[in-house]
Amino acid sequence: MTTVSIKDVAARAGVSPGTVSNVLNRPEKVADSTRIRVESTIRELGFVRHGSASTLRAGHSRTVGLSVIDIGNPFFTDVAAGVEDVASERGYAVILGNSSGSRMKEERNLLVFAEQRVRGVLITPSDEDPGRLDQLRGRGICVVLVDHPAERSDQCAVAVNDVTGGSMAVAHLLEGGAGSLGYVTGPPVIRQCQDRKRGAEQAMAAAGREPRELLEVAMPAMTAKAGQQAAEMLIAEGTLPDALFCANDLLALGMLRGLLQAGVRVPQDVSLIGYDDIDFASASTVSLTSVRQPTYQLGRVATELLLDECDNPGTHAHQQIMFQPDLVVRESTR
Amino acid sequence: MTTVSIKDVAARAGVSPGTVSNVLNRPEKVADSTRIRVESTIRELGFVRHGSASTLRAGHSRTVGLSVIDIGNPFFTDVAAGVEDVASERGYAVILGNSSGSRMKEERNLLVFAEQRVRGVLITPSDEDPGRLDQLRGRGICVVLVDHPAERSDQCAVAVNDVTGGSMAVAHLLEGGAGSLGYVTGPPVIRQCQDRKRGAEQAMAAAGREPRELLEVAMPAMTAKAGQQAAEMLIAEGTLPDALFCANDLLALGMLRGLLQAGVRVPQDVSLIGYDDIDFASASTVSLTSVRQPTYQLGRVATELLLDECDNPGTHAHQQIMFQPDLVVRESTR
DNA sequence: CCCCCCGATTAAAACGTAACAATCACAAAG
DNA sequence: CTTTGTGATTGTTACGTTTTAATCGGGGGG
Repeated sequence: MTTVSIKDVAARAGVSPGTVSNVLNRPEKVADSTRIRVESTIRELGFVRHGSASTLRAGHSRTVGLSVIDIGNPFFTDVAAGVEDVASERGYAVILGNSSGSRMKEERNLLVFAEQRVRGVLITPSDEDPGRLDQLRGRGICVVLVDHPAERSDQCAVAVNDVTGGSMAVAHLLEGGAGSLGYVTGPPVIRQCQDRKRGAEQAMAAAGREPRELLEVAMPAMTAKAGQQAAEMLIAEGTLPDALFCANDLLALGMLRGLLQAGVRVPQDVSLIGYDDIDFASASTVSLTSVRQPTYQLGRVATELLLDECDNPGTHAHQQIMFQPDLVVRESTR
Repeated sequence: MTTVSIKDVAARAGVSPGTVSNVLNRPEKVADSTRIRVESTIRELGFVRHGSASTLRAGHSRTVGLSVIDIGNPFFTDVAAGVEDVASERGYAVILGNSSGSRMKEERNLLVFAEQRVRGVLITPSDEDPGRLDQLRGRGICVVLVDHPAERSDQCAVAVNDVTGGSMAVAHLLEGGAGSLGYVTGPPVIRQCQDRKRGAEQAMAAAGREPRELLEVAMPAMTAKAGQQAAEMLIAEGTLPDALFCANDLLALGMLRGLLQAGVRVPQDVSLIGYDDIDFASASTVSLTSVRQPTYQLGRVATELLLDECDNPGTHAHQQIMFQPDLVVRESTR
C-alpha cells in the first residue's frame, strides 16, 4: 500500500537520494561499488520509479502517443506493431488512441496525449485540418504524420503513394479486360480514398478510357459489413460493373462475400481487387488481389523519425518519406 | 514552447491557483461567475493540465492499463473497444500494452503501468503465475482479469466458459456425423487452449467416444499462417481427420485456406469449426462455424468492475463473472 | 607540508498540481 | 450592534524526482 520512494532506497542503502537518481539515470557517474549496492537495494525494496514525478521534473516523459483511425483494421494494428517495436527498443512506451474516424474522439485523444506530456505524437489524421497538430507542436510536442503525406516541409511524414496504388489497381483490372469499372470507397473526406480514386482515374485516362465511366460507390464505413451492403446494392440496382476496385481489403472481403452469396462468380463474372493486403486477403478462399503497403515499416520508420526529432532537436532534418505500393495478384482478378 | 501553468491562468483571471484547481476538479465548489471567467481564461491561454503533476500530487492517475496477448487478433481489438468506451465515458485514458504472448514483454508492460501509476490494470494473463499481479496489488493498483477466470475470490475476473465452448464445438461436430476428430491449438500453456480441449474431451466422452481419439495438433502461434501450416502438415502426413476444431478463428481461417488449396472440400470432406466468431469468420467464402463470445461486453464489464473497485474501494465487492458462449452454425460444418 | 585537482557524493531547489485549513465577505439571527 | 453561519476563496504544504552547485576525501605535484 505504501509506495517506496527514492528516499527509502537512499536511506536503506546509506546514500543520498541524488545518488539513487544517478544510478537510475546516469550509472556511469557513480562508483561501481555504490552502484551495485544501490541496485540490490532497489530490487530488495521493490522500488519502481514514479514516472509522473520524473516527468514533472524532467519536463517530458518517455512515452509517445499513437492515434489511428480504426484499430479494428489490421492495417493499423500492423502499423502499431512497428511503432511499438521501435519505441520499446528505445525505452519508450506507447499510448494508443483510436479515433474511430471521429474528429471528436481524435481531439480527446490528443488532449490526453498533451496532458500526459508525451514526448511525441504519431498520427494518421482523420481529416485535413492541421490546426490541432500545430497546437501540439506549439507545446513542444513533436508530431509525425503516418500514412499521410506532408503538405509542408516543416514536419516529418511517412506515407505510401496512394495515387500510384490506385493507378496500379485499375491498370491491372483494365489489363484483365475490364469493361465497366467500379470504385467502392469509404467517406470521401478520407484522403486515402480520394488519392486512390485519383490514381484510378489516371489509369483509365492512360488506357484511353473516359475517367467519368468509373462508377463510384461511397459507403459510410470501410468495413466488411459495408462492403457486403455495397454488393447487395449493386446487384439489386443491376449496376454491377465487371471489375471492382475497393478502397481497402475489408470492403473487398465484404464485397466478395456479397457477390458469391448472390451467385456472382469471382473472377469469372467480376474481377475484384482490394487495398492494403491484410493477412485475411490471402486467407480468403478466393484469395484477394490487393495492393500491398509496407505497413509494419510505415510504423517503424515513422517512430524512428519521431524519436530522432525528439532526441536531437538541433540536428534533426525533417523528412517526407513516400513508399511505393506493390500489386499482389491472386485469384480474384482475371 | 513555454508551457502555461495553473498559476498563469490564475494570475490572468485574477484568482488564486487553488481556485483554478477547483474549477478543474470540483466545479461545484466555485461560484458560477468566477468559474466561467476561469474557464474562458483557460481556453484563451490554451492551458492543459499537467497530468504528471496532478498524478504526483493526487497519488494516482486517470489512466488504466490494458495488457492483451495479441493485438493483431480481432478478438482482442473488440475487447479493447469495450474497454476504451467505458474508460472514456468515465474520464479515464487507456494505455494499451501488447504482450505478444511473451512473458518478458508482458512484464515490461506491467512495469510501464506501475511507473505510470495507472489506477488499475486489465489483463489477459499469458500464463498462470499470479505473482506479478499480487505485486501490483501490493502497490495499490487494482487488477481485473479479462478472459480469464479467477482462481481466488479476492479479485475480480470476467471470463467466458471455455470448457462449455469447447464442448459445444465438438458436440456439434459429432452431431454432424464426425468420424475422426482433430483439435488444432496454440501453445499448450495458454489456458484458453487447455480449457477448450477439456470441453472437447468432455463432449466426446458424453457421446460415448474415447477422448484419446482426439488428435491434438499444437502450433507455436495462433495465427492464420499457423493454421495453414497445420493443414499442410496434416495433409502431408495423411492424418487429416474428417472434423476439425480450431482453438481460434485465425487458426481456422488458415486451416480453411490450406484445405481448399489442397483440394479438400469444406464441409463435404472435412467439417471445420473455429472459435471467437471474429468478423472475418462470417466474411470468408465458406463461412465459418464458430463459437461466439460476448467480446465487446467482456471489455465493458471488466472495465466497469475495475473502475468500481478503484473508485469505491470500501464498498466494492469482488465479482467473478462467467459468460456463456454461443454456437454459430454456418457453412463450414455438416 | 601545502595546495590543487579530481572523482564521488550530497544538499537543496525546483517542477505543477491537489488538498486542507484558514481566511474573508457578507447576510441573517439574536 | 454583535454574533453566528455560510459559501467562496486563498495560502501553504507536500507529492517524488532531477539537476546544479557545493562539498568531501584523498592522491600527486610542487
